[in-house]
Amino acid sequence: MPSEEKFGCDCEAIHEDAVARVRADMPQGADFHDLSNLYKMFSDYTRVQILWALSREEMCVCDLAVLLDMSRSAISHQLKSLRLSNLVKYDKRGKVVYYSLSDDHVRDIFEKGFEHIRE
Amino acid sequence: MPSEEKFGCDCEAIHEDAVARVRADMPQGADFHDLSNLYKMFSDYTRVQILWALSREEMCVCDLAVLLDMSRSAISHQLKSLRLSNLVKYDKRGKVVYYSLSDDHVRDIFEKGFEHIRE
DNA sequence: ATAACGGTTGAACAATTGCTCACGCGTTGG
DNA sequence: CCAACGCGTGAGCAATTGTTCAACCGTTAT
Repeated sequence: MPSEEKFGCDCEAIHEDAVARVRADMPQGADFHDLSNLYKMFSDYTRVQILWALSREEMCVCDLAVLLDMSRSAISHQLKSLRLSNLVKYDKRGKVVYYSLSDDHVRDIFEKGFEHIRE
Repeated sequence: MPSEEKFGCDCEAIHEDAVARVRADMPQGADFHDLSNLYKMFSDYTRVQILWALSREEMCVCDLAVLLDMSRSAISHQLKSLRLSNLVKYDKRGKVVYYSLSDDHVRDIFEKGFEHIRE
């Protein structure tokens, strides 16, 4: 049998040429994985507020908890995600841990996002 | 009773001034809601690939199913989300429904995202 | 030393998500 | 008319997510 491919899909392409062109320029799967993980950090109401706040001032967990009217634990859990995604960095000074953005890309991403939602 | 506030948080702000400054400039809650919903569309591996593909060529459900090696149903479900978020538009021609991006903001957002993941 | 405080952590739980499956709808071609 | 096809949809289900709760760890002050 010449062509025994396995199809996760349940049909054939209607425009093979278009599919071929797009596939040729398609980034690696790993890139899409990284990209979706990046935007996942912006996809939650709490996290996006944390990121925005940190784009204005460095803040500790308590400050963020008061600002967003949430528990320290909830904030801390979210900050851990943001830390693992390398979006925020922390600086422990005494008892207090100061969080801030780890680079300026976050501000750019906010800008594009706000541009879009106010058509 | 003069100050009877309800605290969802379980502590007091360590830097009241910083919290006050950030709160003063803070966008509406609805804006953060819209923003997180926008980025939620980019936060899934499948959807982000669909959006990228549509940023290159208009495509129908079958094309996307073949390109991403997924079922037509799965693609159709995700396209519905993207449609409800006004990120893609569709054009029915005969039996075939052609999907494309509804505006150019999506391309800008991709650009910023890729900038970030390749440090 | 001991207590208070800022912060982290893991388990548990409800809510949400993304897919499959089966079916139904509209259009087209025989 | 009727079968095939492209597509949409709802129910169901497993996996993931975001929060609470109850601990615990380090640092500081008494």
